[in-house]
Amino acid sequence: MSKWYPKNGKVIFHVDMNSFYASVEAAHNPALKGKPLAIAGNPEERRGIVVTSSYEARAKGVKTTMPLWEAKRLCPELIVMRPNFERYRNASSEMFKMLAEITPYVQPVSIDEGYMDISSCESLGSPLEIAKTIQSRIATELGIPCSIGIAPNKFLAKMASDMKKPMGITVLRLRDLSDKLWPLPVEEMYGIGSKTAEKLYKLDIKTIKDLVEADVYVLKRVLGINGERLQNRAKGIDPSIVDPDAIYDFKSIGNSETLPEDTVNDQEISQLLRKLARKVSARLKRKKVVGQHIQLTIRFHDRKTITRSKKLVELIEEETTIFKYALSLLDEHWNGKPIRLLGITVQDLHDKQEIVQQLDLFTYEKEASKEKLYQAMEKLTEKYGTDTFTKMNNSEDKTQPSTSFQKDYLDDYKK
DNA sequence: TCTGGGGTCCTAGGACCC
DNA sequence: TCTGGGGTCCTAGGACCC
Repeated sequence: MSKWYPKNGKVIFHVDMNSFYASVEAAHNPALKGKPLAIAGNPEERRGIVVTSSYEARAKGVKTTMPLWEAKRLCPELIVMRPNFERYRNASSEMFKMLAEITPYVQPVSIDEGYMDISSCESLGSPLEIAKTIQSRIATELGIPCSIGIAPNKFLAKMASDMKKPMGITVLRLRDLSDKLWPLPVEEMYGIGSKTAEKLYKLDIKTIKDLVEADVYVLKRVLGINGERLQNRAKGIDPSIVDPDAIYDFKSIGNSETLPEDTVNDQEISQLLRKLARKVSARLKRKKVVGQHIQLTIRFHDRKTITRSKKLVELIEEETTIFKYALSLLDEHWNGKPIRLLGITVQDLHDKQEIVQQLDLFTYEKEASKEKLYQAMEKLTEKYGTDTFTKMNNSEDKTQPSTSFQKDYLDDYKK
């Protein structure tokens, strides 16, 4: 038993790629190395904001979400590139492959960061040795710097990886908290954004230490259940586990886009809506899921954003269906003011495979209800026209689907 | 004459049911 | 001629993260 691994407790890594998009570009084109580089949206349009920038650019004050014109003002020699997501996805999957060689307990959280539970990796060496190996492999084989946090849980590992960048390795043990974590201002804590920080400051809670010492009832009153959780994390308590399957049960799929200019033009609006419906539909199909809830997002001229959603009686995946529902939400709720952005999100996702199983003939027959029948009728009517509907209405027992009806319905899902 | 696009989780009120 | 309390579902909005 190595002295590096606790008998009770875990060893968790948080691996965080530094300045990821910019690093990938520099690895791909070495001429960019050491230069101030920003990855940004289309500079011709207002989407021109900085997505990521190299450390050289950051040194000049360039920050993420900064409009491009401002970044250029701060750093005139800034090199600007459009994002190349395919390149980033490839680099990301290479990186996660390396992590998976160490342990199957890897949880990707985003394209450029993930957690690992290396509690049972004693045979591979000390945590520090493993971290160094990972870091140098990613640096030499992919040309990308990363920072690694080592701690007894996910929250502390996340905080640790942030403490030394780029190419840092930070160990954060419970006994280190008073020196390394608690002196930090609360707004640097993962999970505390500007709104929460503001509320905490009003309570005179300015550092993480203040948060640890605060009255939990006061925190709960001001922040709800989150108040207690934040305090626990500040104390070094985080029961969440490294879950390699977490990425597979996504809960929504959506696309949104800012228009080139604010508009009230029906043509442009419906064109964008169709484009979004097409994208969402393609992604649903690629992931082999169907959804039962649709949400429309409208951002207005003043950036005020509303969402309007509807739970549906049918499962959706087709572009035309998604478009239809999105358009009806728009018709119902748009006040006619100039629109800046539109978004369509499909929620309440179900695995298509499981739906097919649920619709297994036997189950279907046993559970057939009028409501289900009507849903199915609607679906068929939409697909094949009113003929089907008539056929149904003429059937003897309206609560029981005819055999041919069942077959049509199931075929529809099985294809 | 600023602020993209992809998500997750939580809260809160009203409807509805028992 | 009065009206509790718990639970779930639906919808809208907000906070936060990368």
